[in-house]
Amino acid sequence: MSRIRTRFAPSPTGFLHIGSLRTVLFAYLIAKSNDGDLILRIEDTDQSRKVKGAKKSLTNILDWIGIKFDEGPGIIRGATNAAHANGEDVGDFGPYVQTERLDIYKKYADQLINEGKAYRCFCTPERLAKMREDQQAKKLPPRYDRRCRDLGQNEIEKNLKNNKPFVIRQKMPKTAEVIAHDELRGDIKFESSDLEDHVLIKSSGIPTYQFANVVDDHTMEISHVLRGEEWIPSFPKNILLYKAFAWTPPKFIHMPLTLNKGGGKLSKRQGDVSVEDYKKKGYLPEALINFSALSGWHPKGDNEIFSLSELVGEFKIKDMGISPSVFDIEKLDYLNGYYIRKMEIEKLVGLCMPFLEKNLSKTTDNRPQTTEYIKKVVALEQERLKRLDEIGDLTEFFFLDKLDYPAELLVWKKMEASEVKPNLELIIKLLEKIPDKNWTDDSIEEGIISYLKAKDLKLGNYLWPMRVALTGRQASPGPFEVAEVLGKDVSLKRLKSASIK
RNA sequence: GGCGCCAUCGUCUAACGGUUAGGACGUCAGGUUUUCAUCCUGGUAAUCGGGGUUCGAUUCCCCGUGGCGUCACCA
Repeated sequence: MSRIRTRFAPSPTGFLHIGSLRTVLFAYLIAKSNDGDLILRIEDTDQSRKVKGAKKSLTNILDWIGIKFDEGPGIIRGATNAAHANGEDVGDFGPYVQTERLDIYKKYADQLINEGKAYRCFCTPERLAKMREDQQAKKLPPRYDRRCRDLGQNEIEKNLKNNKPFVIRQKMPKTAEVIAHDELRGDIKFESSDLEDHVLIKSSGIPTYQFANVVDDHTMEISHVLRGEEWIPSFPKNILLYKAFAWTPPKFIHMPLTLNKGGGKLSKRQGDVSVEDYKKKGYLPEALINFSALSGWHPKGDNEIFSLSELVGEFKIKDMGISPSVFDIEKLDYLNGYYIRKMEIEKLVGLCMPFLEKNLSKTTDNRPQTTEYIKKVVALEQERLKRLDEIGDLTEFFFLDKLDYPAELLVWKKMEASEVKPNLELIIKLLEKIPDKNWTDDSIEEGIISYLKAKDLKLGNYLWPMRVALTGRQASPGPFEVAEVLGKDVSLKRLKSASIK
């Protein structure tokens, strides 16, 4: 069996679409589960969509995700991906940027012209536009009328001499059944009469996606082409091109689309579609990868938690699905929370720091600025975090000089408002008895609970007001652990100011 | 509209043609000596419709319906 080589071929639009993430992931998994290679190729044939710095931001985000390429362009200077760190192409099949391969496309296009399988078309865009309009008015499918398909040699020479701009179009068979084979979906049949003599090379000399893609995949010896199902309509054109060149096509896998909640295509305007957006919100690469894998692939057993390397071991093409799936943000949140809970506290603190900045400016006290304090704070909220960006609001009360909350919040369930004051005073008394050096979660709990139990008092009547006085919140970590982190002085201060109200 | 892809709980999905149609997320209920969260237990909920083929269809075939994609010198 020849070597498995897959590729990821994005256009440099400046961000990585969440749907594309799944495509790279699967390309990576197919390659790596077969000891093969993953190639990065930049498809920048659309000049109008080109975004400056796009290639770099693309590689950066892929690095962050943890997907490494075996081959690709060297524009990635500065990226942490070691293979590209020196800024040179990696691999023997370069260049890996399409606009740097123009002479290659020209050579192959000329070959098709010489063999009578493609032709120059001198029709102006205006004529084409008008033709389409007329066809649509007559309710006919808009299709190039092949006016230049059989131009005489003389006329061609004349046009060329006059420097008339032209595109190169492929000659489609007039009538033939085209069978395109998808690894997951089986044979898909098309009628060549439904196909247009599509453009291979634009008048600018730049190839279309359809042409560049086929030439590149073949010359780069790609074994498996992974792409979205939106490409199925042009699948027969690709196959016909491989036929025209007498090349063996690679294996094709069309991935099902990812839809939004409403069932439509995931698009930029209706929310977050770029991986960068998810990163900003505090989603972890582990969660994004696990989630993406689960959409379109299913493991053998019941376990659904997989790291990237576990996926490599587990992945099989035949376990991929073909029906479109709705992007379920709640499951992503669950997975993200899961990975946050499993994370080492030191690492979590590091990731949370950017989201904590605004809290640090809310205190005049220096103590809460220490890494030791921040670590304790984050640890208390770890099990509550679904996204990193929630850490700011969740922990705000740890940094405030003065809490601001409605006094009624101190009253628990059906306890009388008048009980709050004496109950808090009792708590204060108990806390004051605890020596500074014993100010820990456990001994605070011991000191309070044992007393309350001995007197047969209702825990909630004391612990709720205590917790609210310390946090000012309806929901928070427990009162003892909060008290420990806050420290004796701050805790007592908060309890006293609450009891005064 | 032409062409094409797809169709199992609300969502992601599993099920050699034979299962009480399984799991996960969500949701609901209970428990985990105070809230929230975590964790545990339990419940809820699905094979689009109609024809075939078969002793037997979620599964195979056809038709319908629905959803989606695509019809450029964009990818």
